[in-house]
Amino acid sequence: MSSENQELRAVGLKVTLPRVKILQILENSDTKHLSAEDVYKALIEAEEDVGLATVYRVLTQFESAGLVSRHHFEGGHSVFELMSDDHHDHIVCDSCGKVEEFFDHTIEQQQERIAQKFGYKITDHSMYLYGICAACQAETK
Amino acid sequence: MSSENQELRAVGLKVTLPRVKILQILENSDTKHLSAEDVYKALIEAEEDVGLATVYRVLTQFESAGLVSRHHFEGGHSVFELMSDDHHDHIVCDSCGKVEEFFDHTIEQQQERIAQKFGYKITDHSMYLYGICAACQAETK
DNA sequence: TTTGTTGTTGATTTTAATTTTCGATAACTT
DNA sequence: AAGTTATCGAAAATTAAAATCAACAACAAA
Repeated sequence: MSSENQELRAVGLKVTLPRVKILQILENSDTKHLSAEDVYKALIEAEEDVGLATVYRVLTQFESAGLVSRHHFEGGHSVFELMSDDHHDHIVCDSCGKVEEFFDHTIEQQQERIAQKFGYKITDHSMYLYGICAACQAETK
Repeated sequence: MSSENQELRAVGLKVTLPRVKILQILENSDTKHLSAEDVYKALIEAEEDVGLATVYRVLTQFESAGLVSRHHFEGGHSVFELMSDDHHDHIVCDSCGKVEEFFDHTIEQQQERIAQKFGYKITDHSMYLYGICAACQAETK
């Protein structure tokens, strides 16, 4: 039995072809952040006959199940990323759209302190740095 | 001449009734973050006959002009906030939706360091902490 | 202050992302 | 294998936001 099957069962989702395929796409993609459209295109390419509505449905189910997390980058629409236990933040290139990830202990600690100061019990946080990456800086020279 | 008029001229926007009214609404609102719909509702209440399309247009113009900044809180759609020269980040209550602001020097510094490490030239950043505020924590007890 | 030019407006249409609906179908149970 | 129930795909519906366009208002010049 494939590992995808187990993962789906583990979170209480029935094992269906669309769900398995979408999970595989997320796992095998080299870009970590995929929009619903991206996933749909990947399905088309793989000659899998899965409707766009199903993609949206399944991604939302995956989110509720804690398999993926949904991000709203600047500009609005959702991108999805496989959940992993290693938390990280994002740095995005305004020019080419590249997204890199980082983890910074100092920042994490500081966030905790701030939350305490305000009396909040933190459930989540997001941090995005926007800028021009080295490659794009070189280009415009 | 009203201060709104001056502000508009200062950023090179022609002084018109919709723009003045919308600016006033942003300035006088007790919630700092307003969606286009929020602004529109406020206009209706003030019996100002301004179309929704104009609200979107004006808010976008205000953004380009640097009068307001646009945020994409979790859940998608845009909210606008009057620009002020004091930069700050946000802490949002998942339960009641309250938004508070903070500025933390350590975090700002650290972001700069991270950007350097990745070779990015930072243009902007956003940071959101999500959690349950003190009041809401008390309620569920 | 009238007039002319140009930018702005409101109503409506359009777009794009996402969600819902619903009959057909596939997954798990017995 | 058969029944129950969730899931699916296609298409329609919804939503936020942007674009269109003729009527109109702001500012400048006469």
